[in-house]
Amino acid sequence: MEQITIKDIARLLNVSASTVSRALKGNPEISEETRMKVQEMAKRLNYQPNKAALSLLQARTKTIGVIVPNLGYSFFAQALQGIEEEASGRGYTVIACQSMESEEKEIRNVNDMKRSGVDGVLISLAQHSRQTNHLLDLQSHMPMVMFDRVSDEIRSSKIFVNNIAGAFSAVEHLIKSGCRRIAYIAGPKELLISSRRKDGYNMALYRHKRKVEDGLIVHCEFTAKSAERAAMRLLKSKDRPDGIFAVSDRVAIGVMEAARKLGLSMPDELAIVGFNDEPVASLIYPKLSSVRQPVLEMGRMSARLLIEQIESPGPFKPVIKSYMTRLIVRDSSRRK
Amino acid sequence: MEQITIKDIARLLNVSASTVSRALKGNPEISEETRMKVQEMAKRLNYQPNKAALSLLQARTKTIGVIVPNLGYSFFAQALQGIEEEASGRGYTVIACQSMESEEKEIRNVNDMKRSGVDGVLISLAQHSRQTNHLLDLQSHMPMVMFDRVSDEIRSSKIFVNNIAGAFSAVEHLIKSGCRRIAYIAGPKELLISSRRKDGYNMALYRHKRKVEDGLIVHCEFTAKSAERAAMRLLKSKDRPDGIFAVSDRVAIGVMEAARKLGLSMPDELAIVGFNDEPVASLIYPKLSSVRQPVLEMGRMSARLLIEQIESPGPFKPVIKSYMTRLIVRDSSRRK
DNA sequence: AATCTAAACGCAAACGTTTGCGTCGCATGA
DNA sequence: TCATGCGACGCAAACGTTTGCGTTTAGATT
Repeated sequence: MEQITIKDIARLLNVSASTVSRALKGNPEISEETRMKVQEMAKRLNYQPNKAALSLLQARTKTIGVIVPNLGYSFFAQALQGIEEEASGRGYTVIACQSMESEEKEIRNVNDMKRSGVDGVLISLAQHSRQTNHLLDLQSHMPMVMFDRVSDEIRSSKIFVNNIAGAFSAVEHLIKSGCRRIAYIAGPKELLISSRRKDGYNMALYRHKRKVEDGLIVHCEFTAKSAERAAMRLLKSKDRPDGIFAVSDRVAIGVMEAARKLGLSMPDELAIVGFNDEPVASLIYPKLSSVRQPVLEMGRMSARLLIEQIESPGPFKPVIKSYMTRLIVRDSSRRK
Repeated sequence: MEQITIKDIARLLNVSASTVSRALKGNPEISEETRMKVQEMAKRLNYQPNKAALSLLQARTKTIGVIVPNLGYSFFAQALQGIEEEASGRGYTVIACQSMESEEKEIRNVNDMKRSGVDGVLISLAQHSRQTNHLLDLQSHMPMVMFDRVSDEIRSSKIFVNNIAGAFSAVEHLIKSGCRRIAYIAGPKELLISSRRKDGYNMALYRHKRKVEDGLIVHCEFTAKSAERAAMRLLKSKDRPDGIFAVSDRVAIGVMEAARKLGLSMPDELAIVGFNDEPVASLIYPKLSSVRQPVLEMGRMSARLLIEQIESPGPFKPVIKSYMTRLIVRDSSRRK
């Protein structure tokens, strides 16, 4: 239960603690012979350096914090996996928490992070991100990197996909599949990804000389229930759309539910494309077409940027990195 | 960026560091007056004690580790939420990682935990848990508590639901809904929850004087694909079942896929009940009946037991706690 | 007035590690 | 022979906090 320290090794070998420390780090001031003996002994005793002592000395904990809306969205669970891989490869450990899409909890999370002594924080915003105070405050204390759900009003490194191109590919696919009226069900208005994807939606319509109608764009929360209500409004109108691009897979699932209740067949009477390509997309019926993001790689890159910012002293230049998406076509939009 | 220490407060108030420390803890040796001044100053400067120094002194980190198969299963994401709540309420922070259902990664995770200096570990096993060496090894170094996917061969505190009763209620419901032949699609053979739920399945059949057939029990992996193959075998047999109890919702979704491919209508030709009641259960079509667990509470209790074991010295007595389930009936098994 | 007591506080060590500087012995050079 | 250099190592301080023990002061007791 008690851990072995450098002093133990020193005592057993009749050398000083400093010699052991230097020998373990391969310091050239130590003779080959001593270094060997020390390293062998360290291995034999399975010596593990005490992290607390290191933290105390170097004033950093080699720990990063991650705040995501909900780990139950496998998008974020996968991102966390990528973050963890990269971080642990660089000797960092990761502490994660969920805001549960609540700004209030997000603020609590941020405070916890400040208190817990992490070296930096990776964050993806909860759906209603009006305030930015807690982020600015956090940033004044430690490096912060945003990913996926980023904010325009914060100056920091950011990682996300090319939302415009992703949305464009989805909507263009709907057009080419023969859809005449295509709606966009967006997430909360404040969220940047909502409007970016709207831009892509508009671009695709414009490129194919379709008329853009404001009524075909509706907002909702990131839940299937809220999406179902929004879709229901759209689908009950007399000029109902025959294609829907949804801001996320969860939202797309809500759309499907509405379509089912109205007895619309998919994809023939209503074609649907989602975003994220979560595993659930291929588990539901009909299987959902979706825009896939390279989420593992994005997680890795977020962690890399954060750690680099932590380890490079002085002023930093924010890095903005956007990834390409890939459209996965499945039954929900595949017309014969 | 630099943190304020006890020494800063001491200097500003012309007292010693020890006085500040004692004043902050409410030590009676300090006069009312000094205590007030110190506490005010601490608040004014937003003093936060240095965790590393505390860890170094007390030889513990106030951090617990959590290892789960996959945070994308919202069951585990929710459990983590409960764990976090309880832990942070007791002044602990949580570091989480995913084994991705791989025993190899689980072993790596365990080693990471040993190295990272957590005070204890909460673990839910990956699906193939043949080995127990890494668990025994971990246990010899620090307290460990298992939850949900536990092992019979390990002596530790354990948290899970009453799997037998949960399965019983699901199968009895299928019987009462008019199912004549009810199959059980289990998870991996080695997993305890697989066989516990089988016991409940058998009990329900026995109680209602149904004949138990070995052929009606099949095993598969925790993926929809694997479950689909298993279900396909069952449903293609000439004496196909008209009710299926699945060991998890993911598996149940695989069953649905097979049923759809064979053109079986649900719930009339095939009624299905899953386990866990993940959000996805009500997102799919038809909506899946499922056995719900009090997962938040289970997470909280796991953390509580672990922390109590960490903080109580000397030999410990393992606590085994099992929770009751609740059957949620939805379209996949509701016959008119 | 000398002694005692208790309240209120300071000193210093300790936790494990790193690192600048000092020291020792030995060989090299003149 | 004596200074010089250098390789190889030890000493001690520092990081922030807690805590046993010692010290100071003032008042009370004799």
